[in-house]
Amino acid sequence: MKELLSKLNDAQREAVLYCDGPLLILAGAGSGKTRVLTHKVLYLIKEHNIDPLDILAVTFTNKAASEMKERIRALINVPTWDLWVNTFHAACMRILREHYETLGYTKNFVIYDDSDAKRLIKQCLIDCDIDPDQFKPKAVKNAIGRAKNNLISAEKMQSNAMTIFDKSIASVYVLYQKTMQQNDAMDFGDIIFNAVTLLQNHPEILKSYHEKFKYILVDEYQDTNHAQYTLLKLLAKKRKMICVVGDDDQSIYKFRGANIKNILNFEKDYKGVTTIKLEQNYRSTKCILDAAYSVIKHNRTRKDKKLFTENAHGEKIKCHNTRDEIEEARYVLSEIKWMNEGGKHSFKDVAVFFRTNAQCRVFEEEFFKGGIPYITVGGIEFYSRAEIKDMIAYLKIASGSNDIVSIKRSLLRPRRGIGKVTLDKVEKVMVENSTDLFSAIDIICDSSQLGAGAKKKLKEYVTLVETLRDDAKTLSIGNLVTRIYNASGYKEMLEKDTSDENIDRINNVNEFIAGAFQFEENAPDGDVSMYLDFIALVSSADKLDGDDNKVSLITLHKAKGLEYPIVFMTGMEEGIFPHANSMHEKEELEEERRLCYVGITRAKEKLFMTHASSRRQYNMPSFQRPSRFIDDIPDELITGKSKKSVFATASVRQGQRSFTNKDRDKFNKRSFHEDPHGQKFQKKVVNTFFKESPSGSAYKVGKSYLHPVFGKGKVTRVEGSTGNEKLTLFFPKAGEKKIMAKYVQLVPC
DNA sequence: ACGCCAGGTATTTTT
DNA sequence: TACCTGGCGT
Repeated sequence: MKELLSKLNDAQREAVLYCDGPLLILAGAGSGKTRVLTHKVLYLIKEHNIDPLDILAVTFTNKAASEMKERIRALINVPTWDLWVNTFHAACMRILREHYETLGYTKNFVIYDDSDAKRLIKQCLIDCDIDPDQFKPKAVKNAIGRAKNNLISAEKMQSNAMTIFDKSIASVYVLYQKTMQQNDAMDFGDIIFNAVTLLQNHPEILKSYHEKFKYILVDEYQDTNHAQYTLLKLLAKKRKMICVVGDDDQSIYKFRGANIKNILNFEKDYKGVTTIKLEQNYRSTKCILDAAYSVIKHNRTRKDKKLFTENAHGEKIKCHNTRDEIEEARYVLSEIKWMNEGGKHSFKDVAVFFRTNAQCRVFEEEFFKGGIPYITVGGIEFYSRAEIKDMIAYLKIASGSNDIVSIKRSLLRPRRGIGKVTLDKVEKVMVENSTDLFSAIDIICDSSQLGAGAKKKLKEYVTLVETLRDDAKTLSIGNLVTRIYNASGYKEMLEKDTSDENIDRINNVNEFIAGAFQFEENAPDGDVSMYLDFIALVSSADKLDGDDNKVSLITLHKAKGLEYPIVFMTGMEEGIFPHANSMHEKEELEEERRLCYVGITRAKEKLFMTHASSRRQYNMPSFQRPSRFIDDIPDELITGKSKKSVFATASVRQGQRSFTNKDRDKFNKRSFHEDPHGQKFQKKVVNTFFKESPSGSAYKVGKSYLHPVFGKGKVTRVEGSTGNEKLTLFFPKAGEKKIMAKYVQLVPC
């Protein structure tokens, strides 16, 4: 322990050692905050004899949580699965799983993701006689989410509503909650809301957690919303053993309800707070740090502070203007290639940041063509693919849930001769008898409302569910998913048609199955509910795999907490960054500026900023001006700042695209989706593939290749476009096989 | 019952 | 450029 402490600077050490009351650590970017947190955990365990399981540590992202767990495990060997080191949502889920019955839920309650929630809200809008075209489901969902973040219940909202608008929203909110409760379901907002409600209304339960949690640590405190703030206040009320870490300059989640006042007022909220500032930056060059300060200093609502570093001044920031977004991507690509070929940096050292997910596309296209391996973080998520959502729906039902969204999904796919008409009838019976769907099926099958054919089909479905529920009691999770895939007819459905899209789907399901088996391994005592929670709460943006040598393409929001030697901040244009929707209100602009600060401070050695003069937006070219954030950086810290932007001549380059976006999509779906444990699926996708495109197919009839499973084989047929080849090979050992070249690493021999 | 196609529309950031 | 929806044809 002593040696460990000696490696910290004075402020860091003080932060680790102080354990006598509430502690606020103001930790600037790159000041070794995670290090302090993990050492503090270790210190509590070693020197204060606290059981590791009695420490609650909450973070915002799974990435941060798993990193912390990993670091704790490196210091002391404890099984990380049981540790209360979690995101807010996961920690609350754990509490709720221990007390579901108190809230009127059953042990089978499920989590709705955003799209489930949106779908249900749309239904509620219709049921409330509100036109979903006037009140957009998404907007209503946001309003409800906001209410939950502020701990406003549906009833409270209804009684507070003054305007017709508010009343409409409130009535939808009431119906939505009622339906959610009926379906035994919670959305993201409910998880926190219900945990707080539970602790507020049940002092004896709160007391049990007071006794349990000897110390509470909170990361990214500046991003807490009111509900999370209240949760912490409740849990810390008795012992006041709470340590929060944050940086007001890095608060970027106001849109999600984060309240920067939580950190600014921490000293008022808790008596006798000790505040420690970590101001030495160990990450970035002096130049980068100064540039970050030159941007952030324009904000009015912040505690003034300036980080310092002992690092070298480093190279100036390189600013570059291009004609359009395609040139921008090509510029980034050429810089990366140049650095890589010089042997100075590997691909994984590099990150490309952008403000919106939509900007990612062009980079993917150009990187794909240019043969630079990349990973995208975010964008279309693995778990939101239809086939995966279908499998999850089956899994929810098998686990015992009567969630109607899942039942409908599984009832309709694969096609089993039951359609909208039959389903409507069943649902009507369900409402009339106020019962669940399975009982409704029983009732309707005893009546004369349906033809014999439809009845038979429904009964078959019920039998399927019963079988799967029995299986769920005996099979392991991986085996259960496999059983579902086979027994539901889903596999048959997918294998019937061999279109490229379907091959993708088959692959995705196989990845999902592999993930389930892996979960089994990681969490030996986990059950199906835990696995479902895990899927719902662990977004794919977990962990960037360090040993994958790929460039990261990532939004600025997701980049928070990460660091890279080389960073490209792209789309530095007015309207993009700062975003057009956030340019006019002062508060929102300040948040954009903080986002910029976050972006700059991710860079360790070298920072690039690019902006295009013209950019296609909504399929229309629009002329762009460089971002005001570039102007904030003084000339001595940046080169290439253009006085005038280079406007594009309207030459069109569409014809040059050698592959369509559809190809790109397919490629991506297959290649770069992570499994639930942070590793990338499909490691098989190899660089040899990149090198071949786009100049003609590498696969020729008559050539021999080594297949990882089938051994040596000879190509008898090549179909499909370059990079998308469908090969027919003859293997002496395995016979003739059709193979999508990109799935498998084929070694010429 | 169910698949397909055309046409309209939406695009910030996420647990 | 995407997705979604609603209408139509099988």
